[in-house]
Amino acid sequence: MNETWIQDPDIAGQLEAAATAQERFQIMYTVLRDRISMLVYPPGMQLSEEVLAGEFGVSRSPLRKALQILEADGLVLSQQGVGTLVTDVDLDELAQVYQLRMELNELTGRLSPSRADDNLKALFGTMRLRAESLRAAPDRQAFARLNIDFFHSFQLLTDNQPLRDISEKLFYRTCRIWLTLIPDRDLSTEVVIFSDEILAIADAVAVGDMGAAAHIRRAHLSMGLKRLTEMRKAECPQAG
Amino acid sequence: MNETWIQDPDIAGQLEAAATAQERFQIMYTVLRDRISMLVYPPGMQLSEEVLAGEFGVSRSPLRKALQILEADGLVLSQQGVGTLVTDVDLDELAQVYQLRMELNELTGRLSPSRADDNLKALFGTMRLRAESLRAAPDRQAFARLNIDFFHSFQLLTDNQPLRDISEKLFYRTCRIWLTLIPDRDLSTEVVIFSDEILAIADAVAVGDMGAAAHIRRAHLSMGLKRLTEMRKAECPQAG
DNA sequence: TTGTGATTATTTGTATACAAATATTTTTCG
DNA sequence: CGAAAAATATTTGTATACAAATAATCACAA
Repeated sequence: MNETWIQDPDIAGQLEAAATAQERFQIMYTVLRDRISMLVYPPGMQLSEEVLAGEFGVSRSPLRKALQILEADGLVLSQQGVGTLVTDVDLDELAQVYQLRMELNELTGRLSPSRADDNLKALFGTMRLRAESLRAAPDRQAFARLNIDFFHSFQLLTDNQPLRDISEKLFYRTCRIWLTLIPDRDLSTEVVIFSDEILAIADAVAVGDMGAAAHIRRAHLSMGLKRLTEMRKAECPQAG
Repeated sequence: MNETWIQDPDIAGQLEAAATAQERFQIMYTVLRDRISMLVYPPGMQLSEEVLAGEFGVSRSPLRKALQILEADGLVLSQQGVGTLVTDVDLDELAQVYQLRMELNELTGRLSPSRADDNLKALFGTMRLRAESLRAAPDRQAFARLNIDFFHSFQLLTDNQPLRDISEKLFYRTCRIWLTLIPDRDLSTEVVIFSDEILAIADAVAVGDMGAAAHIRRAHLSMGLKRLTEMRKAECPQAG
């Protein structure tokens, strides 16, 4: 687990600097969720409370709160005497989540769409640059990172807070499936598809058409699910 | 807090009988959520960890897990040195949640609708009877209880589990608003409206038309939000 | 009387020791 | 040697003491 210290040099320092318990919780929760999503902790991996508490410079008590919320999110599963294991994403769950996300994304364009102010347009401009950069040099980690960051940008297209909260839970529940399933030989193909999606949505946001952005996103989610299903079949043909 | 012991004579016994930690958590979480929803713990009330742990016959540690999940659900708010307070439902949040629930209920009829088997029809038959019974003798507690139970019955109309999970979180986030806002003089009116909704939806389920059931539900949610908004205005006219 | 500062009490947050459950290893017996 | 059983180790769950933050109280002076 030493690599993670190198990637994130000083979580313990951040935690010490945090003023309130809520801030400390937020840091630990976010860091752990990010590591799970980026496959630093791949599905099936055991997360030791003692080791994590040691790395974060806290006792097991506050760390356990973060793990318990992650368990409620469906990202880990704790069992007495066994351990806390990162969950796997099965195909049925994936399909149901994606079906729901498709519908929710349509709502993003319809329910309380946010105004396309300059900040928002600038943000999507940055996304566009990152997409082009990734396209020029495909990379698994950068792909996953952009996937997460673009999701959060997209979230800003609605002002309906419950919708944002729910969309976020659903997104993190399955987003690591891409890193899990994409074979190296298909990476550049997927990067091209994804960057095209970002460019198209950035165009829609640039002209202030949130509904169009949402429909583009929905279409890509639909096609993405289809491709993921194919990848899964290719990986273990017996699973039907 | 002695009244609650009388209502639920032996939570401690149930907890002792539970085999696993997960079962114990589920019991505590469900009991607390139900008490908040039924206004046994009204908004603003302080929940003492020590008192609750004493009532449940456990230490603060496992109790805190239940409270922490309830905090993630938005039903309570814990603050060091202050206490754990039951949250209030404000009007903006209510409107956003209801908007979202309206759309989700439409999905209930469209996404993986469940088959109308005999068990389901029997369940909605029971709901019909309870609605008629409530109509004959309007009562606040019975109204709130039927509201909760009917919600759970309605959940069975879809097989999409993530949709169920999300709908449940949203429902419990605001359902106590009815008990909070309905003045006694309007109770019988609301009971009639609600029982009409149940009868109509039960009819739709009886003929196996889940889509129709969902649309009826959606329409009633929309009208319900409108009435709640009026009640709120009537209660504190200055709030605009 | 009133306001202000100090003190005390109350409550959640954290650390830690121990219990309970499971997994692993070792032993024992056929 | 193999299998079953016992012992050991590991890990999360629980209880509890203490720390930190806030609220409430009290004393005292203007």
